[in-house]
Amino acid sequence: MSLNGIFPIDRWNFTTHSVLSVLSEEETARLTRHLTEQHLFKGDVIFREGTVPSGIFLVRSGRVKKYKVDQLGKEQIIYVAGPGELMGYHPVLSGERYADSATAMEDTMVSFIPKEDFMDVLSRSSVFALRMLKAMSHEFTVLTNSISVIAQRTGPERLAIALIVLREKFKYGLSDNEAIPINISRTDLANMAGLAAENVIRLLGEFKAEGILLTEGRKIIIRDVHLLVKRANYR
Amino acid sequence: MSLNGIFPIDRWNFTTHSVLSVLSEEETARLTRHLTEQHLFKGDVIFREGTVPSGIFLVRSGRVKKYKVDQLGKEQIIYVAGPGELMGYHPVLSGERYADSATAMEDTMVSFIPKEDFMDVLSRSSVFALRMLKAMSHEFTVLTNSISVIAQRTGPERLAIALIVLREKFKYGLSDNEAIPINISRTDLANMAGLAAENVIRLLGEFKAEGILLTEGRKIIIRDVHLLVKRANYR
DNA sequence: CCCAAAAACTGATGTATATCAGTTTTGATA
DNA sequence: TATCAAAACTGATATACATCAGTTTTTGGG
Repeated sequence: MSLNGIFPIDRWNFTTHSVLSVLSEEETARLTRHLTEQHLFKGDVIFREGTVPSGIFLVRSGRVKKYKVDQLGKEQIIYVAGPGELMGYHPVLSGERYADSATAMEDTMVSFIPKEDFMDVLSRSSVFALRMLKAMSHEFTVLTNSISVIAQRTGPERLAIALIVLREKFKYGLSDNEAIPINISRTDLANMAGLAAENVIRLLGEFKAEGILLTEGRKIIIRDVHLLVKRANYR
Repeated sequence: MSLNGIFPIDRWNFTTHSVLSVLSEEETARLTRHLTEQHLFKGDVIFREGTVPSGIFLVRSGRVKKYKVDQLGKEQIIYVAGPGELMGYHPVLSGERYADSATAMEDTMVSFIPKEDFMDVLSRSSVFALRMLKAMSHEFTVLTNSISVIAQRTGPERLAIALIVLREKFKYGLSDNEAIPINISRTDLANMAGLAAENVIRLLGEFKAEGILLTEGRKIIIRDVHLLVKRANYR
């Protein structure tokens, strides 16, 4: 069963995970010349919509939400980034301001690379530029899928899809047969699925009754991925 | 009043409009070596979701809708491309299949460039690659905005925003003080705003009564852009 | 210029999901 | 380990928008 192309799930070989692997030692040295590490606590803002970028971020550990805030202060989560993913390079490349904000969903480590070093290596290595184009094109597929999910799926389907995506994001570092605890607030889940938090809670109750998942306090553990995919109405 | 960043409107200097201008004469020759022209009639499909791309398209004249179809056959229009815009290069760059379909909304001329020539010039010219990265990054801003529009705005707001975007797309080739007739079916408009066609019709009636627009048969002409922007709830 | 088919339009009704107003549970902190 | 504020949860009600079942208008081919 291939979920790729249907659900906005990333595969290693397409994403920003592996973009840095095409660099030579010299190029890597150039890129990481002024690299700094940052430890972020849950809720810390990494960048904010409308501000000017000064560099790019590489997630080392933890999970980061990317979102836009509407007039009433409600967040729409656009993407969840995990370990190995590059963040915040779009506005550096286009010379625009951040189109969205990024906040740590849990304790998180990120590396910061000044935009000058990023652009320097990018203009020296056409292999790196092509690799970035590939990664961005794949991200496009993911975003395009997100649009059709938000516009065309029902509430329960969107929640099921959000849980499938989150399960992948929280898989990192766990052995294959280990349970994957999805550690997310009901509000964040609601802002990801485009639902009211109250309805997310009601639907999680239904999913639990159907044997799809179980909850341990705020943590969600998927018991039956097949049933969940069915709930997402995937054919 | 700057709509950019709020509404998914393209500006010439960011989009694929001008990407080809960075090429040298020799590079342009390489790119257009096997270029072919195609005349398309209203309703003709240019590429279809799930198929393998063999090249990229440059819109010469007309308007093209990019959309995804759900299980019930309903279209969600993701983007409308006009003259000067490059199309269908994402799956060429990522090595994936088309994530969406493209259909001519009116009589349209497109140029086709085989993927081999596109990739050849891309790997030879790092300036071109950087220019493509810039254009794609901007497209990202546009798509990100689309997501928040679809998820966070009300029906009337989404319709107003769709009309603002369409007005820009249909501006091409007209003098500044000329009226811009938006030639689009109510169904396409509904699929763009994520509404039922019946409600689009009702809302267009309201907008007409408010003096925002007038209709000539199927054509829509915006009378007061300021009122329309207000209806879109832009501060 | 006519004609049939498609698109535009209208009003009545249905429903998914938000909102509101609470109570209960959880987990961080002291 | 006791505390309490925040988060999770529950039920009642409201509403935006879709759906359905028509009628009228438009449009493009013959």
